[in-house]
Amino acid sequence: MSITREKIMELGEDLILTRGYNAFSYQDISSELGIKNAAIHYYFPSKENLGTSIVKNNIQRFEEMIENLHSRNFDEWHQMETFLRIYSKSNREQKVCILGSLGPDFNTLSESTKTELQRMTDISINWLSDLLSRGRANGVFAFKGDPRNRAFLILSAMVAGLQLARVMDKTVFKSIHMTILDDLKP
Amino acid sequence: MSITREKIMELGEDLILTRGYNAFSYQDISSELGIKNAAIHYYFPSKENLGTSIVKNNIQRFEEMIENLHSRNFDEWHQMETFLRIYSKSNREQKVCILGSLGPDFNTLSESTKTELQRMTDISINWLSDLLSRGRANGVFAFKGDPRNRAFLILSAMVAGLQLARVMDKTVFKSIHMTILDDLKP
DNA sequence: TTGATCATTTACTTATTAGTAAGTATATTT
DNA sequence: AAATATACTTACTAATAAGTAAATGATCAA
Repeated sequence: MSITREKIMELGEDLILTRGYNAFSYQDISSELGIKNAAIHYYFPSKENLGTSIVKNNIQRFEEMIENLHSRNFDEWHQMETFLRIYSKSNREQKVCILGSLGPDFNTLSESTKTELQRMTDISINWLSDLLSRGRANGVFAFKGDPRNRAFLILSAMVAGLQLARVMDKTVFKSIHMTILDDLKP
Repeated sequence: MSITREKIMELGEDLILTRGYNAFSYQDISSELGIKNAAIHYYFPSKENLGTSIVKNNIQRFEEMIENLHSRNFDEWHQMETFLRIYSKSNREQKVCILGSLGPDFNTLSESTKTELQRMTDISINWLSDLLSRGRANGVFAFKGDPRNRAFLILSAMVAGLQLARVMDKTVFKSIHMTILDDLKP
């Protein structure tokens, strides 16, 4: 793996999460990394290519995390806290999440980026639904209704919590985080 | 009031809600309306000017709605449903809301647009908090914790519900909508 | 009727964008 | 040692962006 390639992806993701997909350019990356524009095109022929790679990378990281959680067999409450911690970290860094950044720009994305973003969302919702289902069966969580509907609500709260925190202030996210966990307490 | 000015604002808002602030240009508006680029600059000297005007217009419409609800003194449950209906309408039109569109782009907005978006959010949260507070006092709503924290959660659910619906499908929003109301039932 | 104000077009500028083709230096392989 | 692949740079293109100055036509008031 090329270190330059990795730096491009890292900075590209950072720009997506802080300024948005349509507000960053290859220039932003090349000037920051002290390389030329064409060097980025060498690794990522087009911007949609870079976008898709970044989303794929997010999926991989998420899958590694759930794999890790599974192998250590933590209880459901701990797993939920670990999941929410991803968003807490983003909040500390004043970032939104990849879904919250690319979701509003969805209609401007390439087909491949759209597809990967949908995959990322599906995977998150499916994992969360399963966790909620198991957790309620084990008496760790208490909530009304279908686990999948609850997963939609929790994911939405995290996604927009980060956005709201950016517009208002960071404590807004903390309040949402706390409320979500309180609501799940038996 | 100029009809052209109104059409520009309407289409500008539409573009923000479907494609995002940084993905639309004056060209998009002028070609659609059959006018020249410079005609838009006549009414809105800069794009940030147009953006700010659109957010101000959203605030005005929201304030008219709550004024209307107040004068007709509906009960809290009805008022909550009316509030959520704004988002249901956006969902039918495959749009996100103004906060959900401009929130992720916040760092790229002008100071005046940022300020108006913050005002819009404050007004929404304050109104929702009051509604929740009164509703619980009257036995119309039941929920744990501080009404303001609940307001953050509900607003977040709506904002990201629209985004999630765009990425996955429209029914996701409906599910979130239903869950929010179910959770508020005494 | 003249003059002014309003609404718009014409014609442009400057900056930035994604993207490309061809060249170069450095390793690596044969 | 020669050929090849890798990792870039140089130098460009074509398109699009926001924005502006000056001209034009229409409406309206004095």
